[in-house]
Amino acid sequence: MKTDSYFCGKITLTMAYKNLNREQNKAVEHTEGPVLILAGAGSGKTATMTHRMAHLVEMGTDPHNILAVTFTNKAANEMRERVQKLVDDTQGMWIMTFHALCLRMLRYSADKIGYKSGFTVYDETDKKSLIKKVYKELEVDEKQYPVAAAIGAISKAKENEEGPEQMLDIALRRVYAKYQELLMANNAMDFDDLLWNGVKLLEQSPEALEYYSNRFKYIMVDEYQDTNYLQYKLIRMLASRHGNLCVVGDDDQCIYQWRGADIRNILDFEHDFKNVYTIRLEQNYRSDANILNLANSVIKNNASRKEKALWTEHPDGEKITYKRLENEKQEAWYIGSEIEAWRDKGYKYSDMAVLYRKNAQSRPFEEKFSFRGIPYRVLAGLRFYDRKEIKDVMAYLRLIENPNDDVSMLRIINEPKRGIGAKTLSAIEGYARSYNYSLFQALCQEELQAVLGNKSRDAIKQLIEMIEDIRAEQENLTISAIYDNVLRRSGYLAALEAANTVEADGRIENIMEFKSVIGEFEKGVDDGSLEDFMDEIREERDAILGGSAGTSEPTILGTFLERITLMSDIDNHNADEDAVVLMTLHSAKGLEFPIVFIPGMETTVFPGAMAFESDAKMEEERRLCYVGITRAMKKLYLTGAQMRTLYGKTDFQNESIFLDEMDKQYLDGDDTMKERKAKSGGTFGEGGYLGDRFWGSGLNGNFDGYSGAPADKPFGVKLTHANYSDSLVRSTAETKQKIVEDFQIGDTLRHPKFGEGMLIEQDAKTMTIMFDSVGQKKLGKGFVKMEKVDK
DNA sequence: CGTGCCAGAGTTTTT
DNA sequence: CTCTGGCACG
Repeated sequence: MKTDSYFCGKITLTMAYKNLNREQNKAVEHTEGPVLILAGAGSGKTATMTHRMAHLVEMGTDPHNILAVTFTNKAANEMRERVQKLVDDTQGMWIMTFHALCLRMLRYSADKIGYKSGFTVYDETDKKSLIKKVYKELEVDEKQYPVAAAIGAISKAKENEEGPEQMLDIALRRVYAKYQELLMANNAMDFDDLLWNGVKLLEQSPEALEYYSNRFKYIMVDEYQDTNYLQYKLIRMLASRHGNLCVVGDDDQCIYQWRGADIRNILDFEHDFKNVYTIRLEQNYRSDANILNLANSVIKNNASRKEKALWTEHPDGEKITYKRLENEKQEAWYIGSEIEAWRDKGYKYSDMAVLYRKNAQSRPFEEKFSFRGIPYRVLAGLRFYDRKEIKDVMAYLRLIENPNDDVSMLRIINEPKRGIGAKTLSAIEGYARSYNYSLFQALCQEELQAVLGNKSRDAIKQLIEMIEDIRAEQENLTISAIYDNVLRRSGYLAALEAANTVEADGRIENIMEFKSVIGEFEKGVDDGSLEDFMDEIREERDAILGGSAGTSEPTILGTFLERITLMSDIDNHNADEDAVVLMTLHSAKGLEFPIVFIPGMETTVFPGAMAFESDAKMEEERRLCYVGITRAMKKLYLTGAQMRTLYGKTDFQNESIFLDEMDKQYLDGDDTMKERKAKSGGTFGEGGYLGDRFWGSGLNGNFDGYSGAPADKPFGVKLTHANYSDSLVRSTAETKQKIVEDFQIGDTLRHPKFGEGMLIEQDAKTMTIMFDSVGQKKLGKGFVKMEKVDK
């Protein structure tokens, strides 16, 4: 048995039950009261949850009374799809993320907590620009108080329901207060506000609490180990009426403590709720035994965890391959060749994934994969929606929905160029501030327009006219029509076309792609599902607000923006596309792949340097390692680089301490440092000559020929010998040059354009190559990147 | 007012 | 290395 991905179409539940094991069945059938499902990695968690939801419906529960909460849109989408395969009627069932849940609850009840409906949600970029604005207004020095630190502190405060007045640092208190003031003035919320305001709504509006707690007879929470205080509180309140709360999680997979996740929520669940029914799912259906055992050997190094024993009936399978390559480029090249080898054996590209610690690691893979013609897809947090041009056109759409959104106005007021520079802008802002107007309101005033120059006045009149016109016509326009209007009347598209650069062309392409996103959304308008959805929203709104004055109609544009704001690239991951997936270990949670590569197995990369700050951080990092390993079904690769160039600096890398912790009987490939040390009987982990200098890395850090490893330095501390960095820079420079020039007659080389060819002649400056595709060519050295093809 | 150049800083992970 | 901010010039 496995997950229900084996099922084709809808089948009867009795049949489906046969595919669940005893424990899973218990979880499905125990529907009343609080239930805790401790589900190990690959234990069929989603199958259990979806069957449970289907079971509820089969037993006569109205789908309308079921709520399932996840952390990512991706998880929500998958869950929805799988439930729909099991039961016909899912209409009205809420399957969404915490943030989407709050957004939905607040959409038309925001005035209960002091907001206006039709508020805007600010993402991280908007947040940053607003904080920068605050800094300017309050004349706070960015160097003294880094913006990132302020953002982090405010976020942390909000997660704990702390307002500005509770901040100890005075500067921070002022920044936070002003930031919040501006958010309110812009009628905007950030991601943290979304959760906090969701909780506030339930606390401050008896009608809302009544409606939702009554409505949701059955609540399920996925990845419960990653809930933070606010999320916990929210769920508690929603479940307060019926008490049928089923949470699913695994303390070993808690990887979001840095974001406020409180592992105690799952560890203390049995104390928080009365008469909890606990089920443990410990049979792993995903990985072959070697992989699972390796994972267990790592995670057992964590002191604070619930003891558990995951087991599998799968065979041992392939051993895990460990490879230590010279640098990150070779690492990417090596993984590329392994990918091709597996592909030759009949695996699809989409069966394979490269999971790294941080997004910055993706570069070399992108380069080498495209060079080799390996189709790949990078799934970074927000890529498409983070692009400048997409944010720009979104800002226009947001302004149409909410003209008082100053952040959006600032974004596009001079985009395309309207001749509104710093001076004009500060005049406008000053005017707006003195009358307490939003920028849009200010711009509409003739008094202000009168003092502006002719050119900027005309431009501004055109801009506000456009916004007002479209707003007035909004009811009769589709989003596509609004979008076309904006692109044309704003001059945005024309400006890009006029630029006529490669970059501008790329932007135009993205703008067109965004149009297809709109088109996709509008399919829901055509088939009526969107109208059903809007009816639901109205019903909800009326139940809470009782049709009171000031209620506004949901708009299609608002609904579209709402959906887009919380969506990221990862959610668009199309499993049908045959491409290798590249993403962070964090994003990979909940996914599985037959073949997994985890590069960067180096201390300071994975675990990252900051993991050494505390045991708690190191344990979280170790859980992340556990999550990564357990993504693999058939084959796992762990790779690392001896030298890594990051942000323009090349450094020697120590092997990941996690490799030390792994049980070597499951590993194959290169020896780990510990093994090498044992074999040599010496104290050097590894070492060698690079240029004219000896270097090495031992258990206590890096050293070169002039100094031994300092015994007092802990892991992760780079040795700073006076000569060390010099020798390093010089040596790597020499190595690089060698790579460019050190081709031999007879070598097969690959040219990015001409493909493969054999080097038949060379002198100091040129190479003559016989290409398979274009025949003989004489090329200057150092102009085009050539790579040697290993035969 | 817009552009282009230079110096300096920053990098974990996500909704 | 790549993005940002500040500054000088056209």
